[in-house]
Amino acid sequence: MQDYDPKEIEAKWQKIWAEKGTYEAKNDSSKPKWYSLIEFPYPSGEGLHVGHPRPYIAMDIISRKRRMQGYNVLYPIGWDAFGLQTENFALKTHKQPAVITKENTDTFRRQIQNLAISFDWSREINTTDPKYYKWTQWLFLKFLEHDLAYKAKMNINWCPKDKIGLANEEVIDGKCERCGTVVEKREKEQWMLRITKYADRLDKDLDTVDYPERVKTQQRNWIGRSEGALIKFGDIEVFTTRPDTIFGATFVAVAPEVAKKLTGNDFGIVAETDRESKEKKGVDTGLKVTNPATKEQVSVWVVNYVSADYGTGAIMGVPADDERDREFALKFNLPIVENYTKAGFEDFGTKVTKFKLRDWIFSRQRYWGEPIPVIHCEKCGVVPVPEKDLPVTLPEVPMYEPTDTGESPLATIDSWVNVECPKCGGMGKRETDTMPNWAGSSWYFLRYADPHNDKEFASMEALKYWMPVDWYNGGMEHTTLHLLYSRFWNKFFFDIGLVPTSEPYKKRTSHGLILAEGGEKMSKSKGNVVNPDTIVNMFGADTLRVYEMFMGPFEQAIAWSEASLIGPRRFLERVWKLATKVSETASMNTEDERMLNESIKKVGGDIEVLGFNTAVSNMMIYSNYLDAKDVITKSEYENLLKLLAPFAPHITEELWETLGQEGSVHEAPWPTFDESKLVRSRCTLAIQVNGRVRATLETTANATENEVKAAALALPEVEKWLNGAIPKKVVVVLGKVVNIVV
RNA sequence: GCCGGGGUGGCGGAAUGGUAGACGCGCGCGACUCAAAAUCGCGUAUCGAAAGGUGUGAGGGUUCAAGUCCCUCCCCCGGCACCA
Repeated sequence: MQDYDPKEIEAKWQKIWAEKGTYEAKNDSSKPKWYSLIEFPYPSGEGLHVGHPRPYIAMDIISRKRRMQGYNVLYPIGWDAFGLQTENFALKTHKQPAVITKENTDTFRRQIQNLAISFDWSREINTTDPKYYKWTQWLFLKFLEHDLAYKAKMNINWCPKDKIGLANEEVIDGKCERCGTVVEKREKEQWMLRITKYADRLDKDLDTVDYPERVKTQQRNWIGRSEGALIKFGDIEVFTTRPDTIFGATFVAVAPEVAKKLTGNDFGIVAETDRESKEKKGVDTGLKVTNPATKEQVSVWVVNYVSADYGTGAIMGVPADDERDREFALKFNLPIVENYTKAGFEDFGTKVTKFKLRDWIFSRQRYWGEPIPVIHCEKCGVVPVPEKDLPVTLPEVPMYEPTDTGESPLATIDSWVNVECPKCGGMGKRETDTMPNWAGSSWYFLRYADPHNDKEFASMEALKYWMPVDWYNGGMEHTTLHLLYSRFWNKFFFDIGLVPTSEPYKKRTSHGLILAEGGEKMSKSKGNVVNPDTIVNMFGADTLRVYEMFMGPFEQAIAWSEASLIGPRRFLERVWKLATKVSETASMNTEDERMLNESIKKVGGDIEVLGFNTAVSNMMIYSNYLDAKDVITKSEYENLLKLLAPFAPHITEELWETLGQEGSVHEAPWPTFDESKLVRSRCTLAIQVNGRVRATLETTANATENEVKAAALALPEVEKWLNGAIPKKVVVVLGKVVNIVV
């Protein structure tokens, strides 16, 4: 037998699978469907690093196992290619973003294909392809049509470096999520999506999906449901979750914006700067209102600790019950009433539910995004671009530098901006803002069902067949962004009859990051990026795949370790050499049967719960077991290859062929186990005296409690440790342990 | 502050309340070899010459039996944060 040469066999099989279309999903199949999804990558200029494939390999294992289990599997890939990084790189290199995107996706595609992830490449999509973003724009017009998209003048977070407005979610600790620059506030007209209208259902429907608890909790926190009451203190309506404490309310506090509306004066409390400070600030407005419970006059204060955009922007101050109100009352000598009677929940107000979630700022003032497909007409106002004129394509221009004025670079291209109003035929101007890069990713999982459709964004028939996604794996960092946004889009589409399910994803899991050796995050600037090409050259793709699954628990972050790759490589070498032990004359005894059945059970079970590290470990144990024998049966080897096939697709396919098997191992049925073969014929029990292990005892598996007890007590070690004492109690756990208590 | 998730050998990590450290890396010894690499075999928590003792962040508790369950606390990671 030849030596294991991954280079040769990996190239060979990748070619064969591509030619045969082994991994292409069929829209018409009598098999049950299975839809696996990973977050499609942003094709950056840095290329793929070894962290990218971790989730791809994991979902590939699930997908390959499902195929072997008889499912018609959809496991697609595409490119989330709009975005700042490409645009900035384009500016620097004076290339068109579209050209750069083409180069980058070519690199990513080649790198991913080297790893034999069983993606259906015939369904590859790209958010920057006009054939794709035509439908992103079309879907945007649906939002507009149903009054879920609107333009509003508002204070937005502005990143002075990227020259772009940011959504609330994209601001971390007051800094731009991408570049870390401190954001500024700017007043600007922005397109908004009314995600708040879906707050209630986005929250409640989490009960209907299979997501990790931490993902649900994070989304719930972000949506921020709270049940409370609106209560009128004279002209001022306050929101409180504790209406029962109203008898203790000794003042009313309002946000500066609210004070200004009320009195035309903000009393020098500037929300922006003072809100940063944790110190309580406030000014008495001089206004008095009546506490509806106590009928007493209370003063109205402008404070820095109440937000205008939550609740009503006004609260009742209950210093006896609320820590913040207490701090404020103490500082400004306001009355504190302790031990007041509690009121009923709705005695003085009306019950109401409020959410922290804000509407989604949907405009960006940059070039490399989907143009928002509307035309502004002096006569007709905002006019949607008619469907027949979609897509509104990005003009190819040499200049698309962002501007300091906060206007999109598209605004400078007169020939593009000036158009006829589709309604009245008069002079119109195109909207020059583009969509955020969350737009294309908010619906891409729908397009995969029907990626080449040029009549619809996807046909209902295809969607009915494939949706919902059965298993979606992605990063925790998208929990309150992409994951929430795409649920919102899908729900809206469901409401208007475009998609068949209210929730897009049945099950969601998350992977941990792969860090550089030493535990730092991998980044080009730190120079610690490991390119999978290097590893594939040194060890082969199968070794890389097995290593990434074996290195640690899938959901935890873990540091890369090149030295550790040798373990998985040795394991594959061992499986390779095992082929020479297959013999017609070999047979299996009961222990061989047990090992085989147990391996099938453990590996299959571990895969389902993301226990890839223990699945690999179990296969190592089994191959070590087989290797210790002189000869093995074809059945033992065949089953080992099947279990390993989803992890190491090339080597198992090659060995499958060597073994003279029919067809592809990846189309062979997944092995099943026989529960009755799992019982051991003999077992070793730990014999404890007072809870400490003093001896072991080998018994037959069907020994009775009394037999085991007698045998244990007869052991010389036990006699020695008992030293004549009479056992008070003997606990026997059959197959496991005997504990003799004296 | 609140909500999640963690803390186990030299390292990555295993363990339905039942022999802690599976599996892998590394290391040590041996075999093969002129030699080395590769491979194979044996060993590898810790203290101790041994008998035996001690060990899963700290301290209590429940139990015949605790890494696992309960209580108090410390530390690390992630999220939210003056949200009324």
